[in-house]
Amino acid sequence: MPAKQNYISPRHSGGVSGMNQMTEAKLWRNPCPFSFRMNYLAMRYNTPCYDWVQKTEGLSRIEYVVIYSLALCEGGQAKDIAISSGFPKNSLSRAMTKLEKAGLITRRTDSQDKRNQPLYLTEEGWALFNRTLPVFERREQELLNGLNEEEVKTLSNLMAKVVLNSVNLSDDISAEINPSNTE
Amino acid sequence: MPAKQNYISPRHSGGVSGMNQMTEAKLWRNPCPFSFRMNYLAMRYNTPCYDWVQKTEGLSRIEYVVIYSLALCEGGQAKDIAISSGFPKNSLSRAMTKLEKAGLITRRTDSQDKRNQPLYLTEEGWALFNRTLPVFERREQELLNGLNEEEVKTLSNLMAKVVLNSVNLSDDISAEINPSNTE
DNA sequence: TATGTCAAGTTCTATATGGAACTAATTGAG
DNA sequence: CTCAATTAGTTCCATATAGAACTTGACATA
Repeated sequence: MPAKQNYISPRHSGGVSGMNQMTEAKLWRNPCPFSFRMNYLAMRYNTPCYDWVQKTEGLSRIEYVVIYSLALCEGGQAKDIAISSGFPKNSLSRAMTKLEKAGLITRRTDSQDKRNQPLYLTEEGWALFNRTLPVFERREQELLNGLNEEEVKTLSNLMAKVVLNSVNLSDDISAEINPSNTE
Repeated sequence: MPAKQNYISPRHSGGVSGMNQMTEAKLWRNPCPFSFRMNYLAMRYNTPCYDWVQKTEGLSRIEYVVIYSLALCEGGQAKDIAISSGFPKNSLSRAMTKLEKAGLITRRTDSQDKRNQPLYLTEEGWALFNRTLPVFERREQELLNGLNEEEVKTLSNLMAKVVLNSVNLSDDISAEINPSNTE
C-alpha cells in the first residue's frame, strides 16, 4: 500500500504519552491548566464509579451522592447536600423520595423547626454504602498510583488549601466583571 | 426569647471555617478525600464560568467546550473533543451543528478519509474565544489565590503526574472487581 | 395577632441529555 | 475482489434535569 494510505496524522496518533494530540494540547498548552487537569480527573473518576453504581445498585449519581453524604454526616438535610455537592434542591428532593421508597433512607422532622428534615440512612442504606465504598476508594487509589506517599500527602494538603480558599469566593462572575473588561 | 428558639445546631452553623458541617465532614473525614476536593473545586470553577458564558454569549457548556478545544487544537475532530472532555459524541454533534450555523466554526472534509471532519474556528469563533478566555483565567487565578507561586507549581506538577498515570487506567470497573470483593 | 420576609422543600413543565440504532467510509482477512 | 468488522458522525426518542413558581413554616417588627 502507498504510504499515504497508511499515514496516521500526529493529531490522531497516540504519540509517546499514549494520548491524542488534543488532550496533550489541553494538558500542556492550556491557559487554564489546573482547571483542565481537575475536570479531566474528575471525569476519569466519576464516570466509571457512578456507571458501576448504576449498574450494580440501580442508583443514579445524585442518589448515590445522597447516600454517601449521609454516611459522612448523619442527620444532614437536603440543603446541606445541595451546598456541598452543587446539585439543585429539586433534583435532590426527587432523589430523596426515591431513596425513601427504596428503604435506604428515612426522613424525620425536626420538632424545633418543622421545615427541616434531618435525613438518616437505614440499616439497608448503611449496608449499601459499606459494600460500595471500596470501589470508590480503589478508584481513588488507582488514580494516585503514580505518586509516592509523600507526594500524595502534598497534593492532598494543597487541594485542601485551595478548597478552603475557594469557600470565600463569590460565584457571581458578572459582579466581578468591570465595564472595561478588555483584560 | 428562650435559648432553645435561637439555638443553631452545629450541623448548620458556619463554624470556624465558614462552611457547613457536611462540607467539613466531606473535606476532613472522607475515605476519598482527593476525589471530593477535586469534584468540589470543579463545581466551584465550572458553575460560575459556564453560567456566565451562557448568559453573555448564549452558549451552553458543551458548545463552549468545542470552541475552547478548537482554540487549543485547530483541526481537531469531534472524536478528539469526546475523548478529551468526556462528552458523548451525539451531544457534540448537536453542539457542532449549532456552532456552525452560528458562524463560529467550520467543518472541512478530510480528502484522505471522508469520515473525518476536521474543525476550525472562524474569525468570529476566535473573537469569542479571545473575549471570554480572561474570565476563565481569572477564575482559575482566584481559586489558586491562597497558594504561593511555589505551591502552585507543585500542585500543577502533581496534578499533571496524576493525569499521565490515569491515561493508562481502564474505565471498566466490573472487569476489576473480583468475585470475592468483600474487601 | 397581623404581616412581610426569608428559608426548606416540593411540584410542574419545558428542555437538555445521552443510549441505541443508524449511515457512510475505511480497513483487514481470506 | 468480496465481505465482515471497525470507525466517525448523525438521528431518534425516552428520560433526566433544572428553572420557576409554589407550599409550608419560622420569625422579626409592630
